[in-house]
Amino acid sequence: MLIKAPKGTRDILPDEIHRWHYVEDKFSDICSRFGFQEIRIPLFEHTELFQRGVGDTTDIVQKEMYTFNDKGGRSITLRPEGTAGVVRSYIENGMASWPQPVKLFYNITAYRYENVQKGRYREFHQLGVELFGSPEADADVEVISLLYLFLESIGIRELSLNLNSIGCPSCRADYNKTLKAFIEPRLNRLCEDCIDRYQRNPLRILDCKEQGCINELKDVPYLLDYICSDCADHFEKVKEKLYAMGIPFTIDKKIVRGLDYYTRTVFEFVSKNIGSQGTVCGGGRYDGLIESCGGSPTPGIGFALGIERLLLEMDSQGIDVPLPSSPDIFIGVIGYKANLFAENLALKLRSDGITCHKDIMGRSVKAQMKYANKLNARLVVVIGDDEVESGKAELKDMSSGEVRMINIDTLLDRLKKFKQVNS
RNA sequence: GUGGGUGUAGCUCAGUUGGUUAGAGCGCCAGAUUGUGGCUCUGGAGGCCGUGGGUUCGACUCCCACCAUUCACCCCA
Repeated sequence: MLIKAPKGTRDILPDEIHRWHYVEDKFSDICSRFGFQEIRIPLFEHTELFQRGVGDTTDIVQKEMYTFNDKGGRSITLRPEGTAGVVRSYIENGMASWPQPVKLFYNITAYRYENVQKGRYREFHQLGVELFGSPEADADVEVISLLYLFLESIGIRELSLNLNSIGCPSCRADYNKTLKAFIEPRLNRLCEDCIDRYQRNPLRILDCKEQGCINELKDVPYLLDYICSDCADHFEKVKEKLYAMGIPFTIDKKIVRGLDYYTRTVFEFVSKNIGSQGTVCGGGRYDGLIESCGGSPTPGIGFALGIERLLLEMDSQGIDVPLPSSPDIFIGVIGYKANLFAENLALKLRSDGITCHKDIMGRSVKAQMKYANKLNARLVVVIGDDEVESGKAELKDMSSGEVRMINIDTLLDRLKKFKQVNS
């Protein structure tokens, strides 16, 4: 085989697709219960959207985007995340004049040019929600509780919700000064990356993993301790409400999030079991984003959840997903005339909602039975000339091996009853 | 972009100090008296031993490069 799937992409094969459907269906179901509606957005957008939306200083924009010029000379980029596209759609479709708040969810692929490792691919899948129009802590709580209920409903345990507030632009500007003043005397002892961050985005120095930097920053002032009273109030409310709802969380003052658009509440669901890429879900408030993308000032909050990572976590917790149901019946065939008859019969059954397989390989009866067994068919009927002639056939229950003679006319009714009893 | 591990059948892996037609299990296909599965047995298909170069009389085996894959750094879902 010469052509393989590109690095960082992979096929989701039939034997695991039910796990994906399970997660996606649950998510869509929970979102609907919260009054969120699905939106589908383009796979690619104008590059500028992500530059402005995600932020010029982020790694995503600086080195991870799949960007190309189309034949009309436009710079196009494969979406590296979902929020920017949804925000663009919000503005472009005038959702500001819809009944507020606007609550959307999505199920998308996203693309980032990074080196692959466990839980990280170049094409990956995200489930996410965005809630526009409400600056209230209630909105934060609604989004977080949606996430919580979703994870709970698929059986996730022991996943910790980490919470932080990174304030608004004004308190962040103040804090940046404090932070820089603290770091400046230690700057030459920090790693190269941090020295670079010091200029571009000093906040990010906080989550540096270098042991040397961690030591130097032991007594660093945290943004959470410096946010303005409005932001602090807001955060207090969020915590209070989560507490009152019995949703467990821990405060992690180091969460800063790698995307520029976040303000105030930021949160992550992190796992220790799935390798070093443990962030299963990340999100937060982005009150300045719509405006910076050209809309009128509108608060927003959302999260994105990596499906691959969620599935890894489900594996590690031993959560099993219901298997897809087996075929109701396999129709075996002997001879040309019987085959025609069986094809008609199969079509009739299928049009009535029966899951039906029929031999299309021209195999021996024995081989057909083996195949029916591998398919895990629940019932088998074999049609030959005798059966066409008499209108009667043997119906075999594959789990018990029991056989009974039936009129073929009654097959549909029997199958319907059998399904009711056995489902 | 950087560092480590690994590349032999569809999958999981053996392969002796370099030596003739490269193996196993699972899976796939066919058969075990003529129209009935699971167990068992028999047979079959399927490998440029990741690619290219080098050392050697001789390379799956040793050396180099490249590619792929995987884990990790960075960053993120």
